[in-house]
Amino acid sequence: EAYSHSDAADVRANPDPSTCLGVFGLSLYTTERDLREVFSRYGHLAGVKVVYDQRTGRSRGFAFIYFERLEDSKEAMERANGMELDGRRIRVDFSITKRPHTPTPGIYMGRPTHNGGGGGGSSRRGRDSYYDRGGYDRYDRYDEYDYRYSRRRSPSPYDGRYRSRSRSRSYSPRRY
DNA sequence: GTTGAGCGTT
Repeated sequence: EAYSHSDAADVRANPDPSTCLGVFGLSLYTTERDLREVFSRYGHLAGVKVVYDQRTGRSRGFAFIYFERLEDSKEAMERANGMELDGRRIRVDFSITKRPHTPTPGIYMGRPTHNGGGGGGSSRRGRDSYYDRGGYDRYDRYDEYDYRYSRRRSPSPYDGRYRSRSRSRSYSPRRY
């Protein structure tokens, strides 16, 4: 079958290997340093990014882990997928996106309707094509995403170790 | 300490 690898659902189910991992199903209380602690175990990290809700400031329950070496990210993906962290079974996959979306400017970026002419316009119509979204545009159906990946390996060396619920109880700034 | 599906500009 001449199957296109650019099919949206396929991209989601089978992301290409990348140094960027997406981690999903996180506890709201899992922080970037928690993730760094866990993932640095597999190699040098180039960055860790928890995605927060812009309004509430709370974690959206997923994050991105950047490795420096592809071998390490592969290893981490294999081993950390299905791991329990802060009481949640996390899913780890190669990220299909590599970086945040470019914010929309909120202003007109086209050229003027009159006298636009040749030289001056800084119009950038092709902006959107720069978005690194891995070639999918629709979110059609992927509720069957990858349960087969859920058993890639045994849930890891972290059996009881990272259930520290004692963390957030430290600071309770008393008000007078 | 909402318990959740989820691929992104703190």
